[in-house]
Amino acid sequence: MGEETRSPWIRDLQWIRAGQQSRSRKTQESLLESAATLLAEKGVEATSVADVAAGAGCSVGALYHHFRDKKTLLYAVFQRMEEEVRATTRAAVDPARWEGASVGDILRAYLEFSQEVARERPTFKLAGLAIARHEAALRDHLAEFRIELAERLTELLLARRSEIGHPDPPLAVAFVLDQLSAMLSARLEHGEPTRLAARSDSEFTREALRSACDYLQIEPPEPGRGLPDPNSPKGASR
Amino acid sequence: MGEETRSPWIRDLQWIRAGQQSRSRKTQESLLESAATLLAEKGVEATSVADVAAGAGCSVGALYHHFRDKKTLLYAVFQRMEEEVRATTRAAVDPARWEGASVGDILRAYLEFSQEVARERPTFKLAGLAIARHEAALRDHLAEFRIELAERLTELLLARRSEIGHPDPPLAVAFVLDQLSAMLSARLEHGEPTRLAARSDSEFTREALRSACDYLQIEPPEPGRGLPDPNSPKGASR
DNA sequence: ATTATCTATAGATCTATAGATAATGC
DNA sequence: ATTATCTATAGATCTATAGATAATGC
Repeated sequence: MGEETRSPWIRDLQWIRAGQQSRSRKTQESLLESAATLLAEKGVEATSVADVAAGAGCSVGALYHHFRDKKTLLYAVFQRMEEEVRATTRAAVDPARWEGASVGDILRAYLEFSQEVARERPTFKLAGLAIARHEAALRDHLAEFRIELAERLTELLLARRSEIGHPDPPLAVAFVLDQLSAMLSARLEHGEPTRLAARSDSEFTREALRSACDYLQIEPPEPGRGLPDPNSPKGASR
Repeated sequence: MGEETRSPWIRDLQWIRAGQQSRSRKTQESLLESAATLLAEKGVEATSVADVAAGAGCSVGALYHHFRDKKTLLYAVFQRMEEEVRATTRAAVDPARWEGASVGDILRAYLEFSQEVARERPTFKLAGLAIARHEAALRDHLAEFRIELAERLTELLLARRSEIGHPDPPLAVAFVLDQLSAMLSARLEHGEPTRLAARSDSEFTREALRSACDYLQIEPPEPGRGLPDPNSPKGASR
């Protein structure tokens, strides 16, 4: 395992015993799945280690053989969620991918990509959010990640500021990103009683895009252009 | 006691002993304040009845003299928050108040009013939200309240649909209300890392309003109208 | 021989109650 | 005499560990 790539926020907690038998790996996997399911459903405090073990079909003792304590288990679940999200997201904001794309193209992709990721593995995503709500260090870590993502997006958009008719492009871009992220959170994470909850994703995307374009005063993107697949990067040469 | 105005969702839990001595009332008040503070700070599960009693300067026994159990205490705190919010909000969406107001006037007032309420008594509001997150019945109750509020606002706005240039006014109004409520939640409740967090309330209001007006295709409101409002941003741009 | 798992339980909370004691108001 | 409060503790969790037992791979 590449131990040097370990994030600093997890340094002290990494005592996930790497099993040497094949059943060990299976048990560990079951524990993570069970934990993610229960955490997404009931939150951190309502999920006991006994529940997790039962859900994984093993004993509490086995759980503690793999994870030093409950906190370490939480961090492991969070880390898995993070790895899944981070890899795809990092690739998605690579400037090279967006050569020739307009502001509208980028916003549309942001909307579609966010919805796709959230619907893909809802359990781990929701579990990660539940854990972040409970663990201050992870909450901060997640906030940093989101800030970084917003900065990359801001750069992409401000590189196209000539398209923007709004008198104060930096402010307008900041506002639009806050706006879209707030709506996506409400729709995908909090499950708040939104009036649009019953509407389809594509209708939601269309109106959100329309709103953003009107506000920024840009041309709406061509309807044909969709989300580029983040798993097949454009510059696949070398 | 012939109190039949009691909400059904609290029916079974209402055993808040009405004190007959003056010190009783003081203790009860201290307990509610202490509970609200701790709940807003740490959430439901991390707040023990012992903490609440200590914060109120009395014993656990005294707490249980006033409230049948922890759940009843939570409901009482929630109910207090709700009463504070509901009274003012109900008055605010009274159609009579808005005769002669434009769509923009109403949206501006909604934004300013929401921010004012949230800043007014942040402790009880946050405590109420923390409790709602934990108690399913209260979560549903709060959702209903928000839906009702959104319906009233929708009626107010659709009564002025002739002002709206967007081709589908019902959809557009639903979208705008979701959009504003999502942004307000992110800004006032979740404390998420928004790029606009550092910006003033008036700047936030101005841009949110601008965005909504552009999208709905309505005239922006004149800067003085709507809510009896102390800090109206006077045409701030260049 | 080592690794993984299980059972049983200690120790730390936390909620809620019982019984004793203090303050209040008729 | 009644109401309010306090102290002490029972009973219900939950986390984490110790020691016994089962499975694996050299």
